Amino acid sequence: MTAKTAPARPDGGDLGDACVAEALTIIARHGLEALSLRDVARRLGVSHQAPYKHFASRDHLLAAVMRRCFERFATALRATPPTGSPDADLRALGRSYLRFAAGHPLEYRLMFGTPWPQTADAPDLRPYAASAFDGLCDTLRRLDPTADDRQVTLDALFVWSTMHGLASLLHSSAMDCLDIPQAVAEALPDHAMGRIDRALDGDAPNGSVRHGESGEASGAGGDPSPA
Amino acid sequence: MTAKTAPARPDGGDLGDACVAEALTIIARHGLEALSLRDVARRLGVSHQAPYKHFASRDHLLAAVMRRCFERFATALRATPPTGSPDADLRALGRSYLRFAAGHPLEYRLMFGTPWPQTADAPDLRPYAASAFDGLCDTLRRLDPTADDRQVTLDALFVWSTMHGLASLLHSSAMDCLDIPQAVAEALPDHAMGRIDRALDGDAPNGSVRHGESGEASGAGGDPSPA
DNA sequence: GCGGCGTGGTTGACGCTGTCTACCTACCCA
DNA sequence: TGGGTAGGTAGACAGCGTCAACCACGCCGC
Repeated sequence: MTAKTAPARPDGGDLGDACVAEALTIIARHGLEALSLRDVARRLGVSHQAPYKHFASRDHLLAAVMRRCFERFATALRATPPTGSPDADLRALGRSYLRFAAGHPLEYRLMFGTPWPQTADAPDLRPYAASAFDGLCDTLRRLDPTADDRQVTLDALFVWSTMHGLASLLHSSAMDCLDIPQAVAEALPDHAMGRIDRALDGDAPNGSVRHGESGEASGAGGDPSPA
Repeated sequence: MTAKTAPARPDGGDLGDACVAEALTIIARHGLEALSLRDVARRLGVSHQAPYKHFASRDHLLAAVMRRCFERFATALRATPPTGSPDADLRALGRSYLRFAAGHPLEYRLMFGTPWPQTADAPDLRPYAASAFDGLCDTLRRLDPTADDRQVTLDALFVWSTMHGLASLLHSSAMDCLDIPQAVAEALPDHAMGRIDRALDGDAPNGSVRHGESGEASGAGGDPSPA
């Protein structure tokens, strides 16, 4: 009965897990700045030092929270299975991405907007980030099977940049003071995805030959996938 | 002798200004989290309460720091005067934007990555944000004089999103754990700006009719093609 | 049976923080 | 001459993360 991992709290749960859940709730509701270990302990009805039996420091708790955020994020991105059309898939991926960011703005900021604590050791979090990125690369590869790895990586980063920019700008303070009409803000995601579509369209538009941007680097295979 | 505004500190400066400068130094070097009013006071050799004569709270100091950051940012963006070619101007603007973000990552994060304190009252900061955004809109208008306001705004937000995404992703922790070859990362800004160029290219590429992105908004012109 | 020990909890302390309050001092102006 | 105010000081308070010591229980080898 999970003797080792569930060390018999009166409420039947593991205090470590409870801390992560409580911290996630606080962050999602009031932001990272409002997170305090003592508050977590207080809410869980334990002493202010109890969480330290499960997390060496505040940052270690934060790392665990981030892991859970990434899990949820990965799940959200995987929610839309690939169809036949890579074009439609790319749009669906973008929509899932933005929907998550809009629905969980503070968690999104935690994952991509704040510097990770030292203790959020990358090897632990990498699979999540890599899996999401690989999914994007795969879609792009289906969109243009002739593209090489470097090209795909660059385009994936371009698409990701735009999505990330949308996700963070749309909820940023800087945006608020710009008086963008709400109708325009709401139309922005679709507009941007349309622009991305056009930017990625393999065939150079007639009359304007693309100066092969990045034609210089011949060798560097930019495959980010982890084995 | 500026009797009113420079209230005669022994070192000849205004403690308020000195606080802002010192806070900016701390933030630029160690990040927002490392900023403490007491530390600022200590470094300036005054009591821990002296800054409170000039800033009602830590957030008020932060607001003043942000104002200075925005001034510098606006200056950096204005550094490249418009040439004859809107295409070249757009690239120059993008390069200035990314250069500032790369050179001042923590200040950039302060402006666009963290929620503004309540006290950073938008009316104060708006001119800076608005001026930068208007500059982008003007360039886009020159790029396609036939576009209407809505179209220009949407495209400006699209371009800004991509720039902001690049600026923040390139220095994010998530990026670090993705093992992108450095050569690819360095090529990314130019690649992305090339993609933006293509996305904004007025003429729809032959053979692939754009499905009017944002077709739901019937009245407003979601069609990027010239009238 | 029993001592040692690791696990998970407790309390207390330390120094740090932002902020409130009170006090002091110089200067300006009536 | 005297009051008001701007600007700087010191002391206190609660909250924070963290270190240290202590305690209770369950498991293991003897």
